[in-house]
Amino acid sequence: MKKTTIHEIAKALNIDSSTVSRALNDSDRVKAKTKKRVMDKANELGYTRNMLASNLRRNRSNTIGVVVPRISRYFFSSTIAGIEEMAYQAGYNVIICQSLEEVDRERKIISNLMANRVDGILISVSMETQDHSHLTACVENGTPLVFFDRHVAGMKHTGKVLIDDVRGGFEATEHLIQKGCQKIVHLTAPLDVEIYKNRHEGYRQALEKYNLDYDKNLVLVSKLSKADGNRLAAKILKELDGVDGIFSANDLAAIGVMDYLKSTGVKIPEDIAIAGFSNEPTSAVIEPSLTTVDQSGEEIGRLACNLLLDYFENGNTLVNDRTIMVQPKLIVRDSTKRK
Amino acid sequence: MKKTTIHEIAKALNIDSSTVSRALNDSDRVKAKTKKRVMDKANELGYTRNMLASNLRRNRSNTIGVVVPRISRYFFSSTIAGIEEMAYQAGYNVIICQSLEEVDRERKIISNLMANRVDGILISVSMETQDHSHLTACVENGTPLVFFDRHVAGMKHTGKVLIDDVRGGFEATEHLIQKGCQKIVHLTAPLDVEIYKNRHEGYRQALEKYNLDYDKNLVLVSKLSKADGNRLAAKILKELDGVDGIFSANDLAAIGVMDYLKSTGVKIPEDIAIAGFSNEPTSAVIEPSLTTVDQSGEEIGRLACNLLLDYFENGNTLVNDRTIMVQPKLIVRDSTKRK
DNA sequence: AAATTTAATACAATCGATTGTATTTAATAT
DNA sequence: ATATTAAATACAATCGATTGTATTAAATTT
Repeated sequence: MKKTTIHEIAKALNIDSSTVSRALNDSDRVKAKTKKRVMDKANELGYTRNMLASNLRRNRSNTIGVVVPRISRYFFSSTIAGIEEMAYQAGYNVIICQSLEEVDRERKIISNLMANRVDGILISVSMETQDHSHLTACVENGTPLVFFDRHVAGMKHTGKVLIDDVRGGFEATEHLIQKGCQKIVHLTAPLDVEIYKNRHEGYRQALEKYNLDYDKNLVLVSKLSKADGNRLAAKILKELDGVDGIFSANDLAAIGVMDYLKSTGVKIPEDIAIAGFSNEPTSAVIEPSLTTVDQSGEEIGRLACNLLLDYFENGNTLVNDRTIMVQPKLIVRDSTKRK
Repeated sequence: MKKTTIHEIAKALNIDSSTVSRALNDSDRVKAKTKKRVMDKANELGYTRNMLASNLRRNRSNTIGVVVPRISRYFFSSTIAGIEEMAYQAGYNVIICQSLEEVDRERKIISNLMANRVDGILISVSMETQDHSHLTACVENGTPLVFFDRHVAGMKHTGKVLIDDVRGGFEATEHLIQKGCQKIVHLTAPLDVEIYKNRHEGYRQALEKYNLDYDKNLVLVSKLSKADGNRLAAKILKELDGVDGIFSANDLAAIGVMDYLKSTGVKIPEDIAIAGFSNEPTSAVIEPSLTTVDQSGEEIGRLACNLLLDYFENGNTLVNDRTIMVQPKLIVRDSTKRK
């Protein structure tokens, strides 16, 4: 299907295509009357600007690339919603990609986004990501990069929108302690992922503040899936004695734990109190409802996107490694409600 | 930041850029040795193909546009995940847009996607969408269109991936009847939206089959938000007498209803049994867990994307108005578990 | 009315890759 | 060794819009 071009409009009006282009872009080098003639003819012929051509010429794509581990995870889908919202307002398109937690895929995605000359990339890195060469290559190539949530520590010339995970971990743990817990298990993912490292650090600091021993046997590492939660709950009951609190680095695993504990008759929160992290929609609804740390995905998405848009306009913020720290909020619910 | 082009590779090797282009595309018009030299030089110079230029020349964008009402709704985010998965495998990018249920926005989005010359569009239309001119324009313009879930009935030359909503509505209602419900309220959204019309039709057919009267006072129309569920539950208790079953056209409203009923001491399912539609993750977790109709988002996304990809390859399926009907599955849970 | 300034438009190159045709080089047949 | 065919590469136009410079037309000044 052949689409109308500015050249056809030009020919129809017997003027030059450069004038048509300027008319359509509302340049003041074209007089009002001509603009109107061009607009009318454009409508008549059903013209829509070919952005591929426009972008090529202007050497920008008007597009932002977004990379998340998994689109369907609530936190990420709400982040995306926030990003899209901001980008839309600013006239940008958003290409969404999911790494599915695989670095190889992440690598390919980045190179694809670069080939498509996206104006910038927003990324929450995969759990597997240890080698960051694809990301540094990106920056060296001049594509601005903004991390949100899962980031790479110490990477220069990038923006970051992070949740204060240390604080979140601290507050959740402190809350458990204040509710009387003395032996608190921490469920986490590999500690070389920044966010988990930090939540763990918050956990440690809280124990320290209240003079509780840090016992590394109480720190259980997994992928934090619901099944992991199930499995680890069984392990806790069988192998660890006297555990009275669990702080899980995400809600999913916490819910897995709760399911298992409920099925075995353990009382929550009386026997074991539980706190999660993320505030998944499910957590408000499960019984007992789950105490958790809220991190507003939409807000983080908006902030990350704004950081990038700001860079497009002013151009000097990212090179200063701007980091925006979002304060998480402890949501106290029934899973820790002891008097 | 200046990026390497094929011309620079060509100059460095003292050959023509057309040969470089062919070498990079593995054309058999270039001999193996030359290909190797080109590849090596490309790596050396850090070349990445400019897809903007390539796409312009080849008059395609390698991109699929996706329009959903709201990204963060679980059903849609899982659809997107399915779409992205398929598109990625086939080497396509996915531009995601959310209409936020506003037609105006939907209209702008479509025109933007066309300007970006996406190769095809996958859309689940907004609730507001009554005037379809922007969609027909799209088709007339030669951009293939595939609807999923929320579609426009009778639109020619488009593909459709639909859930058999009539059947889903029927099964949910029949199940309530078999559980002894005699006076069943149906919560729905405006009936000019196809999916709601069809779920309602299933409801009606089930009543008919079991010789129950269809009473239009029992059909409550709203936007099906959680708040709507709350409000309508109050209304049901106050204004309608003897209601013993509720079939809600989505889970969200059903959950709103449950919250309200639980707070007023109404027993679920003993006093009122409840069935929803969509199988949101929350529904498995709420207490009592919610009986609902499952529609696998990922599956629908994959099917819709495949329909489009198939059209790209074979080119003659959409004009036959291919419709793929996905069978929903009733998930029986505690909210209807009477003996 | 001629000279100068300004407004409006036309010309032509360009963005980076692709592709049909032409040319050169190498391989095979006579 | 020459003619014929095939392989490899070069040339040049093109995709559709943008933009710096040149030109023409109109407006203003002297």
